[in-house]
Amino acid sequence: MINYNTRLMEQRRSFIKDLLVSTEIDREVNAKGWVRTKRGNKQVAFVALNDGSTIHNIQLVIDLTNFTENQIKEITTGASLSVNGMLVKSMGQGQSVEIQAKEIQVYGTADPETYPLQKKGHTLEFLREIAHLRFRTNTFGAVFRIRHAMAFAIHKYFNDRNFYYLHTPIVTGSDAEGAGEMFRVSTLDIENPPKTEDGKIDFTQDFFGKESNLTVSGQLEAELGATALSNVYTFGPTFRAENSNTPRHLAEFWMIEPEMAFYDIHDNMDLAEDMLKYLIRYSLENCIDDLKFLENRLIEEEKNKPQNEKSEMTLIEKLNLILKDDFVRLTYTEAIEVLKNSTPSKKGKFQFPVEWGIDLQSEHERYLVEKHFKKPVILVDYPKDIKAFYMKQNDDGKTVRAMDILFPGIGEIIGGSQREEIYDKLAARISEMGIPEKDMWWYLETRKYGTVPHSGFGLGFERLILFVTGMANIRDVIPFPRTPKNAEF
RNA sequence: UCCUCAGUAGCUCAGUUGGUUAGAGCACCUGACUGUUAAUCAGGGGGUCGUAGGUUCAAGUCCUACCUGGGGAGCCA
Repeated sequence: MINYNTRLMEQRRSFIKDLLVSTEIDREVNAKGWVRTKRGNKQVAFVALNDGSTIHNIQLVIDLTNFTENQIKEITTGASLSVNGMLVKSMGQGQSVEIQAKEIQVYGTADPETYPLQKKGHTLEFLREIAHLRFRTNTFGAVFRIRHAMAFAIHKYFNDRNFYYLHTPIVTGSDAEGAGEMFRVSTLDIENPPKTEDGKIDFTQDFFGKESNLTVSGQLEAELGATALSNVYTFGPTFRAENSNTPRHLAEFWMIEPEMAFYDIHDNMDLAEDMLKYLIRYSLENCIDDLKFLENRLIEEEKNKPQNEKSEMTLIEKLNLILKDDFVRLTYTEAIEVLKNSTPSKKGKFQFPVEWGIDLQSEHERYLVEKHFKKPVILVDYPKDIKAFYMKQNDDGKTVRAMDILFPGIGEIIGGSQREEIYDKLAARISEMGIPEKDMWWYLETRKYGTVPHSGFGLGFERLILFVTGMANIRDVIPFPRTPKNAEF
């Protein structure tokens, strides 16, 4: 039973973030958190305590004469505790304030023989195998605080601009999104599924009465919302059953998909560029301690690399550069010309030759962004044959109003388009591409009744976090990555 | 899915042309030290060499398959 009187008497818990910048010193405080390190001698012990509120630790100074040997023994790396003590100006170097401990309650010990986190650095690959504990490291603390800040900033950005957050379904009965392989959702007995007369699986007996899958995109449903609410956005999990094994792909990832009525492709690009800059500026203004930590981490990591593999800029310089200039905007056709006239193309250095009509390979995108323009690039007006059915057809009959935003080191961070709003053109494209019209009747009806020009795009949330944090592998910017052959935790 | 590299102590790695009892640093434990900053110093414990086969008098080392991880490619956000 909880003793409420005692609880009221307790010193109120302060977050370490606030204690470290507190100007009110020489007062009793309480802090709770997890021990990062302990050091010291027979007389005094120093404990670095972290509670996740900041990358920084607060130092507890423990006069050993005031505590029993057993109490001190329990305080090891990883242990959780509550401390009451005086917040004082630090006598040592390296921190301005510290807590002179009076009372310590250890909530949970962490056996040093088996606790996997050490004081010294671990590889990211190792930490991925202990994803349940990696939050307790400086790096992942920083990454997930930034991830939160970016999610919050996205909602703020849209809310401040008259966008409505629309919850599009996670289970979909439509197979027409065409954005990749899907995960089936079913309650049928997989050992012994019901069959139709011609021997196929009888999905009419399944939970939803039809084949259903996890969503690969909320876009089509977002378009329905935009044709009444004007501006909407989705922000939710997205699932692709592709066998992709790269540092840039996940089977379960988060995507932001704004959809805007009365926006043409240029309005769309303006919004996308403004939003990316807003988010990066937000991170610089709100997460600078974490960014500085990650920046130093990268500098340390690169010390062992040969000169030609070192980055020209630090993380924060890289983020500031994005804010400085307009993104380069050029058409696919112009990009093909740039690539054809490039040195690697003339010397036959590209593995895939450049020709109008090809889908740009990552070597081409990297050349444009990292070598030629050295800043983010927005490509527009792609050949219609390499893009999705719903994209607005240009008058030339060859291209569609698609746009991709390419970022240095990341590749495609945003893909979007103006949508085809003319019923006949859209219907023609649907049948040309062999998409069953019976699945698309609801989508087509928005073009039948009160159709409007509209646009939207998809922003890969984890790719944004990769860029902002400077992390190299997408599995390190989502708490529990879902990838082929891995659904641990 | 394809190409490529790797898997040896809790972690990061070394281990020679196949050859005696498989090493180091860090971590951990014990001890020393009156304010440390990834504290320092001395000592100690700790191994199914990814798994399964094979070659050989002898395999951490060579061969085959598989598993796991990294990098690159494709698919895309």
